[in-house]
Amino acid sequence: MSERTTPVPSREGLRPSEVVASATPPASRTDLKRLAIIDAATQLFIANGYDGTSMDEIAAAAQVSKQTVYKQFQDKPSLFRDMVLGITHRAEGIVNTISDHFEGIVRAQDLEEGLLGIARSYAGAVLAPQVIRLRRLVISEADRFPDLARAYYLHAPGRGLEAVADGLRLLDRRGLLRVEDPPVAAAQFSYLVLGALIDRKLFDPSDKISDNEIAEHGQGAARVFIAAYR
Amino acid sequence: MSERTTPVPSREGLRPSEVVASATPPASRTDLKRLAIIDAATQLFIANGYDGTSMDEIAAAAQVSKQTVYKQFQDKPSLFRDMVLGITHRAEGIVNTISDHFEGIVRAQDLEEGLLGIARSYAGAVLAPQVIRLRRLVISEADRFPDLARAYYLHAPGRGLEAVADGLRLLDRRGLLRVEDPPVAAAQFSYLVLGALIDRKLFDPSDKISDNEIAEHGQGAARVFIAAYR
Amino acid sequence: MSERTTPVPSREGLRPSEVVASATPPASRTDLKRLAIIDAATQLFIANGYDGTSMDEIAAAAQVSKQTVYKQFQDKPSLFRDMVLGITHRAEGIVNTISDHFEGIVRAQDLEEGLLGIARSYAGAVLAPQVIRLRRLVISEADRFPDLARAYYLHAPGRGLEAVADGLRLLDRRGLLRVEDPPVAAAQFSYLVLGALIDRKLFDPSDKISDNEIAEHGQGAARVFIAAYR
Amino acid sequence: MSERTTPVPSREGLRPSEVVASATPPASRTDLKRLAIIDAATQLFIANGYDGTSMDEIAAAAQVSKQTVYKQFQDKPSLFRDMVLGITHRAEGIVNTISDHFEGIVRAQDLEEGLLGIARSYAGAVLAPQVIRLRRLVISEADRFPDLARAYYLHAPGRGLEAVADGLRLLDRRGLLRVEDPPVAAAQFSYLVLGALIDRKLFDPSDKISDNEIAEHGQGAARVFIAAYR
DNA sequence: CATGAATGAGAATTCATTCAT
DNA sequence: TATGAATGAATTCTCATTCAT
Repeated sequence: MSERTTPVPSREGLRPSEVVASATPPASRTDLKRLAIIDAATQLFIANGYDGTSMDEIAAAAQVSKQTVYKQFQDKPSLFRDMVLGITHRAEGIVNTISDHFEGIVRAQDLEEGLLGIARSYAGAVLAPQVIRLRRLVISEADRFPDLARAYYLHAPGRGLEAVADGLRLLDRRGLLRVEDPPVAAAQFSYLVLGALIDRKLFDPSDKISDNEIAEHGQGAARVFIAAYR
Repeated sequence: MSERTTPVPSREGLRPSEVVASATPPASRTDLKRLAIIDAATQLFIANGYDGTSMDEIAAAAQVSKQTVYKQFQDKPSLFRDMVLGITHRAEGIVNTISDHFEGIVRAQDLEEGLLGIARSYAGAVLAPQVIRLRRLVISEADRFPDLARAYYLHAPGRGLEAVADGLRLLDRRGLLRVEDPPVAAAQFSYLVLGALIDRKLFDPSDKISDNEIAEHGQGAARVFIAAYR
Repeated sequence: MSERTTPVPSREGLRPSEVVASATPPASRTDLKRLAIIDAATQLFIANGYDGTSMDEIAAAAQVSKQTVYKQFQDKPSLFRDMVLGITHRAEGIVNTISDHFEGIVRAQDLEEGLLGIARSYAGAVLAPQVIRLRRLVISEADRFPDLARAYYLHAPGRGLEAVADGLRLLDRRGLLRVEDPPVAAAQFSYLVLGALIDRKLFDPSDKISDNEIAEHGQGAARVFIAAYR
Repeated sequence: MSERTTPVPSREGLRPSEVVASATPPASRTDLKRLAIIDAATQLFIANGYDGTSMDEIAAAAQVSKQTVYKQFQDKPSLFRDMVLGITHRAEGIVNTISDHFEGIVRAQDLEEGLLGIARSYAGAVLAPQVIRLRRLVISEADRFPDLARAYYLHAPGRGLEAVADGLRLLDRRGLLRVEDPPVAAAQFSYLVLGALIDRKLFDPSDKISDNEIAEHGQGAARVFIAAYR
């Protein structure tokens, strides 16, 4: 087995600002305030939900006056939207990780071990507390913000599924698996690995899922999947 | 193929009161009011969420004074809890349907067709609009009502998983499949069938999933599952 | 000259509630509160304008909780609308007075004196402080409440003009005047009498117009009108 | 009939700045900003009323910082006052037009036609949308700015009445009419022509008054007036 | 001198819950 | 026992005006 068979996701905690900040070299005073607001909003919305978070709290947490919040963001829905989309658009970390994994499989030719590695990274990224909370938040507000929920679904779970489908296509081409419909197979693999665990954490915020459990789930999923797709 | 290979789920719409009413033989005036309140609360909470529903609205919808609501239920959380638990405890419909299905498999000896039938019934029950809305509601309030979310998880998805596990145990005993760890296999089967679809409806309330799609998902799931468990 | 040549308008001060109250014999507690709110709203809106009056002030002035206000009236615009329409629909006082006057003219056969009497009553009614303030209020909010302004225009100035037109028709039939187009002539007479005075009071709330001035205006108007219409 | 019997009013749209600008020969940068502010304030106040216009909006519309606004004008009332008075002092257009008309009558010796021409010009000027809106605005704020309302009344309607009175005096001297009290007769003529129409537009901003209607009103007014004053 | 932020308050509206009647 | 009113606070948003930079 070569090195780099199990790369780790680059970031999971979703500390929001730094990334954006690093993308705007000058970072004027106004921009800094904007970031502080988005930061505060991120933490509060994710922790307390949409209705559970007041604009007053956000302004206080950002150490900014309420007026400044309203100058930067038209209203509460806008702020919420901007915050969710901001995070969502940076959810590409796992995608690269997954791609790397599949390339590792091709190099190392160890299918079961490789799929298990993918399962581990995948689960680690998706089950991270903040990520689950964000998922729950977006689901909670799917009625009020349907566009947002759709955008999130496409960018976050969607991109992951695409990455897996791409990987399976690769394995199919290399003769390691026989996958006729990669998107379908990708969904099967993903939910085999994650379905039960996501649900558990969605319903029970305090449920700590051990690495061991993740590994077992991954192993089971990998075996089933390999059995089905040679 | 014998009759009763594809039994239908007995109820999906979750019309709340009648069931409870049938459980209380006398049904005094007070009880009727209580039912009316629970009924109204069910519809409103599921439609508009916890914060989106006011006690005023519930009282009005139940054609009852607010004081009556507060006489029957200590406060808003209590009412919410009672309502969710009330529905949850009656989610057994699918369980019986699933059991029937597995017995049908044993009789008909047609594994793929049988598992497909289970997938259909299962999906029909779980993806019913009201059921998905309830799931979203419970997930949304998992932070505020952790006990409730746990109870729901155990009674609704949990009972379904148990029923599948029992069924798989039966198939294993009859030699139709080789299932070493029925609970794990049940989860794998369930999320293979439902995972992607639940997520889609969770994120997009307007997403109408056709019977065709359900059938395809079920077929794929059945094949993968059979391949893995012989 | 007979008696009853110069009847006085029955009411000008527009004390709002009593009238309505007298129309609702039972007057439940709720109704009384509603009246108190309308009363307070009438005075405050007329005194301070729409934006200048807060719902808090209205509730306080009505000795009622804010909730009660919002239970009786959907929102501030509704309350404003109800109050204006309520007053408007009771502006019929002048109409009867004017009709009586015209009948008096027919009986007394003194045209100039009769028209002067009409002018006096008319001016007295229209220039009453509260009436002018209401007119100013409705004009001020004509952009925000166009329907209301139209309704007011039709019911208040409109009904007055109709009454005058009817009276002129009568005089024409009796051969006292030759009026081919009564509505046009009515408008001419009305604005001859009132135009300048209304404008003065509209622009200068403190302008006290003496009975003498009104009489002079009326006399001038009557003479011009008689000269034009024989 | 000679030329110049029906001169047109020189300006109705009240495009604010240019005029003022032309009155300040140097036009420093500061002056230009002041003009931009007055311009913006004029449009916004007239469109949205006093309370409906915020200093923020004015600064934004004038492309100036809020501090600049406050450097040029003490506060919102001051700005409002300056703006209204600025416009008011330039309302002389109609005055000259009216004078010209009366001179035309003397030349052409056609009284009815001449008075009709005056009525047309007069109505055209006074009923112009912006003029009516300004009138409504000033009336609306008569309680808050009584001095302003008085000043406006003296300069705008007042100057018009004076011009008419002067004209009638001229006609009296030339023996075309017998007018004993020119101010009174001027008011009678003016409100005969304009009263009903102003009221209509005051109450219904959307009411479009056709040239035809204006002409009819003018004709009726001219006939009544001539009949009364020979 | 001019920009963005801050202040401090006030508006409309809604809510859960508790008194009186 | 049940109804309408009251309470008292919270929330979103806006405003006029004034500091700092």
